[in-house]
Amino acid sequence: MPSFRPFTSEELKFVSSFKSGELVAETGSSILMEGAHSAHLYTVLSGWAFRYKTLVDGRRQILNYLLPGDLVGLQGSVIGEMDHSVEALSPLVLCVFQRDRLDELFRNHPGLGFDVTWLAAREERMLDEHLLSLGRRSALERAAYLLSFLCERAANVGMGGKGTTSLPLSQQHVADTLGLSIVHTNKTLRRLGNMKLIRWHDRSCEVIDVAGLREIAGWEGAGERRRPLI
Amino acid sequence: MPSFRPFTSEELKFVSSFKSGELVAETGSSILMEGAHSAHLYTVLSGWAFRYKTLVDGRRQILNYLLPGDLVGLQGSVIGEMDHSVEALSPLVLCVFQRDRLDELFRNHPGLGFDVTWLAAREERMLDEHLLSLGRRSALERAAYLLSFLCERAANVGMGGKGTTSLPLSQQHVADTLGLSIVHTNKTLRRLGNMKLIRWHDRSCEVIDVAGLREIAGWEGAGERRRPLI
DNA sequence: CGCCCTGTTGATCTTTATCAACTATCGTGG
DNA sequence: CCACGATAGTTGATAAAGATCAACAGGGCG
Repeated sequence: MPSFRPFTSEELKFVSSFKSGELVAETGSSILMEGAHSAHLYTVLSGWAFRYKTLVDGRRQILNYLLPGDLVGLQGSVIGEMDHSVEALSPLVLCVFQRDRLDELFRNHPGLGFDVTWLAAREERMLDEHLLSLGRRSALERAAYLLSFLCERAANVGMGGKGTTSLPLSQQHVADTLGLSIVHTNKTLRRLGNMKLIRWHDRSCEVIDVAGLREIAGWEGAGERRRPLI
Repeated sequence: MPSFRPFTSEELKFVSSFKSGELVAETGSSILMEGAHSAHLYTVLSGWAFRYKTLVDGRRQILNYLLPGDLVGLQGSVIGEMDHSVEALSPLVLCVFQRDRLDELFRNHPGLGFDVTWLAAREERMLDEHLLSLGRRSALERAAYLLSFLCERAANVGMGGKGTTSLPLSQQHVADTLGLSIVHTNKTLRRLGNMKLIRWHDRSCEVIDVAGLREIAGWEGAGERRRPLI
């Protein structure tokens, strides 16, 4: 069952009519907030963002990152209410879909409906791996996993540099993803730096040796090649 | 957009033709293994199970629990390979679907296709909350969250007792879900026991005060009422 | 200039892991 | 019948990982 296939002309026609506009957001701006009803459905056209949840006292957990091609707001569109927030990590361009036509998509374009499910299953896999990381990997392993994971994702959408890749993150983002304090995160990243696997610049991480990171993490990569793009 | 609706007679006819049999499993038996290709697609008819991943050195992380009505093996069916394993927590009955007819489901029964996506989005929500738990809650909060979470899920499928609910888990399962050592898990559960919120029996947890657990966890519950059942 | 944000580092405290020893229960084979 | 090992749970002592506190450096920007 191939996950990536060329769109039929019918599908292309529908997809372009399905779009209702574009949304441009600056670094740090909120795209969607937890609890919002009638959330829109988007895809990322360019840029980086992340999804997160917070506890009442302010502790924040980053759940996953959003890169070009990713759906944003599917939970809200399907279930009716967002239970997480989304924020831009870089200048971001989103394609806005008409949420109330999602049932039309399933009705008239089953291939696209399948693609949406495929994307949801893919998100589930990433969350599974993140859970394994938070639950059972050490701080160093977690950091190595996260950075190699983001590197692979960037490479999959053509955002990897030749040789090294730059990730637009602050150490606070890394800490909130790994479930660590910011101080300990700093010391852990420093260790990776001392091993010549990464170099930290202001609000960005240059990954020098992805294979080295993967080895520390004990992670083989998701090995994703082809995927549907809505 | 209602998430639960009566099936049309067409859908009912398809769903029953879609089934290819039942699978009965004993407590502790493996249903699906990581890496399996051409995995089947199932739903749980009765009993409890859990999904998990392991690192090469054996560290195990439980990702989520499976109760009646849950889909099993969707990732494998949609993407083509399982990346986690599934094991029965109690005597378990599964309904086996014909995986190769999944595209037919999307093509001819868009409402059912939407329901599958709805279930995937729901799984995503649960994983989001688990991530928040592992990343940002303390051991006591995590344990309280897990037990109240399982209690709510049991109640949603009519498996809650009147007053108290019994969860068929060992402390090892709890430890592997919370990302804690078994010794620390034991001490943490003991604290919940001393607060009269739970009572631990042999390989099962009796939840006495769900509201108390939720308060400790700082969790309001998923508040799920209606859902599609395939 | 001064302030805020990001990153850095050392000292100390807390949480959680590890180690070890012990109890109770259950099923199996002698 | 008992001895045996295997599985679950319990508890205290100690070690390690990570959190918290505090102080400081550099850059950007009002």
